[in-house]
Amino acid sequence: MMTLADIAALAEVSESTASRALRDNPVVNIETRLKVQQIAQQYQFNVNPTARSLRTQKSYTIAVIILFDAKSQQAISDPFLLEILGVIADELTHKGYDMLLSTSKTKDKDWKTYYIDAKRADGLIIIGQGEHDQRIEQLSHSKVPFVVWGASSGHDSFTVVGSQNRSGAEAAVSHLVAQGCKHIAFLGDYRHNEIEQRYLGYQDALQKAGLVLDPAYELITDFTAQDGYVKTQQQLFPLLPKLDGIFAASDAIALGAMKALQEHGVQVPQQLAIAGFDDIAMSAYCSPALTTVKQDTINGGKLLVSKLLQQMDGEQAESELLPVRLLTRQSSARG
Amino acid sequence: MMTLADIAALAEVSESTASRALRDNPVVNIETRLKVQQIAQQYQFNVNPTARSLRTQKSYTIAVIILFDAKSQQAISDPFLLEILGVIADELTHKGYDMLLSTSKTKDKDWKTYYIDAKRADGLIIIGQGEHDQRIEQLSHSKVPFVVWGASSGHDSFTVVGSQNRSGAEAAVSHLVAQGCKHIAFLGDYRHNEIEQRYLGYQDALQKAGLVLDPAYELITDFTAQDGYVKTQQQLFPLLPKLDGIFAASDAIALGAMKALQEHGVQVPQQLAIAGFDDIAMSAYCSPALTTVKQDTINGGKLLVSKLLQQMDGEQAESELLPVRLLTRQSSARG
DNA sequence: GGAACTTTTGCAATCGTTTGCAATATCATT
DNA sequence: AATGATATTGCAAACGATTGCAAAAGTTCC
Repeated sequence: MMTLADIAALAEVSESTASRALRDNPVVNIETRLKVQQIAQQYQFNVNPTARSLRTQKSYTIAVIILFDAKSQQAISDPFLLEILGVIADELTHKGYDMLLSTSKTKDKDWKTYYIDAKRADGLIIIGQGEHDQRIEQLSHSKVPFVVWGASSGHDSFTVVGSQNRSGAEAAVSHLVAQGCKHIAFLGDYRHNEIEQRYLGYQDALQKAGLVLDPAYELITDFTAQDGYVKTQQQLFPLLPKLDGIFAASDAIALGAMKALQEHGVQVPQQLAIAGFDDIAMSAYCSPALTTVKQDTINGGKLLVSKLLQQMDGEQAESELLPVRLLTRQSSARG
Repeated sequence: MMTLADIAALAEVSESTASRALRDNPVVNIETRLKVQQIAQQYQFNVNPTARSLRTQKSYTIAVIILFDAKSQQAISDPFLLEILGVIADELTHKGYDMLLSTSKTKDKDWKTYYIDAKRADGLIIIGQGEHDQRIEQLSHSKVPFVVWGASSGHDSFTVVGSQNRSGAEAAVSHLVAQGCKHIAFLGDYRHNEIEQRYLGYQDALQKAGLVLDPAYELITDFTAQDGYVKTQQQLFPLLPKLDGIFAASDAIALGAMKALQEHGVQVPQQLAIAGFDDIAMSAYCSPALTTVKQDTINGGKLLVSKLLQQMDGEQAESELLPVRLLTRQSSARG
């Protein structure tokens, strides 16, 4: 392995000059600069990032922390997460940063100590805000650069990027109403930040339509198809005579519910219309295809990265919620 | 931030002794050791990993590289990948390693140079072998510690961990045969290592059953539900009078195919039975539920990590293929 | 030709550890 | 009390870069 000293020797300059030349520091003579760069190229030399980190106190690495749902421990299995993770990875690579991935179980290292103080990372991206996490709140009191994917409270003490969950949900439910649904159930766990917003959007739509909000129609449901299936059987079947619509907080839940209904002989969408949220890959390929709300993962990932880098440059970064898109498919097509 | 020097001063020993004490080196007096450790604890001191890396030339980091399918660029969206990624993350954390994640587009940095030579990582885990990748072959000629998830050729020049794709596929197809299917199509792209094995298993089963192998029944299909849908419409519909079974190389493909068939009025499983591969989350919750083959992601992830660490300890690590499990559900339940 | 700048360069310190080797302390033996 | 082991410690040199500051070289101007 070559070191900077070797390159310097070959170029017949000091290490300092070689170092500056490689960083294209204009203080060194242009010819010298080119010569050093040429030699570095020729010998395929790259500066040792560890040594560089030690000296500059920067790691050129970002830690991405995926929060697990406390009990169910799923989360990384959520296809939506994967998409955005891929985008983030690309963006970071593109900006010259490495990405350290951590799937955080509940009890866990102290992020600031482990990543920032130890110089393992220069900033943090946290995904899956879940139930209000006091670790995030705590981070915001330090000067650690970090961004969170999730729901914005409107006056967060930190930078949040997420989807317009509330208006997206409202659009979906209004669509169900427009299809003639009058008794629409909500499936999801509103103790989860983002789901809470979807729940509020659900209420918004019902209110605008002048429909009653019946607590019996609100089922706390985990993120899984399995729970959508079970809760539907247990708590929705009795309501079936009147029930004519379901808005599920995620596609997985919606598909689980749909399965239960179909087994029970309910016609979807004729007898009951369904809409979900996320547009997972399968949504278009189940029968009937699922009406859903699609999040903008691409811009989401890009924004997370750019806002984080902004913070690392000492600037302020505002929270931002991205528009979503309602995809109407057969599961809600009545009449 | 405290440094080792501070701790040493507090404990009234030299830095060398403090360093050894923290690493529990028996050469230092037990009392001194405890004293230093106690002080370090008290002040929440952690050694700076960058400095340590620089000195020891080890990073305590493993790079996980996810290979993208050249054209379709999906891969990280594959739910199966996410599962195993989660397991790997946990295992590495547990062993005290950090995980650098890279989603590799085709043209890309040279892994050895970027990760190993630059000391960004001590070893590599490569997922998604895909079409035969000469970069992997090339790696095996260096002394870089690495493991690959995928298909074993039986005499690889590197360590592979994967599923028993061939026998798994054979089991699935034999099951279809046992259900009375006589004309079974294969959907998948056998230019992909693992799929090739599934394809061979498909052939094994047909041969054992004394059925003919008809090339017209073999459809090169991408990994997506979409392509399963399209290829089925285009190329399977004409064969429908005789066709009575489909083995898809992935659940996504199977679900796409099933959708096309249902729209076309084909009864599944009565008229045509379907089996897939992977057991993605949706497979149990579509209608009819999909018969499939489940891979052992947990042991897969654990093995990848342990075999990699073995190599890093200078030992040899054999390739290993894990047993899979056939899950029979309604999509193949005939009579 | 020398003063006063402006460019370019290199010296040497620094980032925070680890570790080979030598030095010192401790202890048993004769 | 001197000798030889053995158990503990610390010195100082790495590891491979970056950077403040001063020195050297090159210009300009009178």
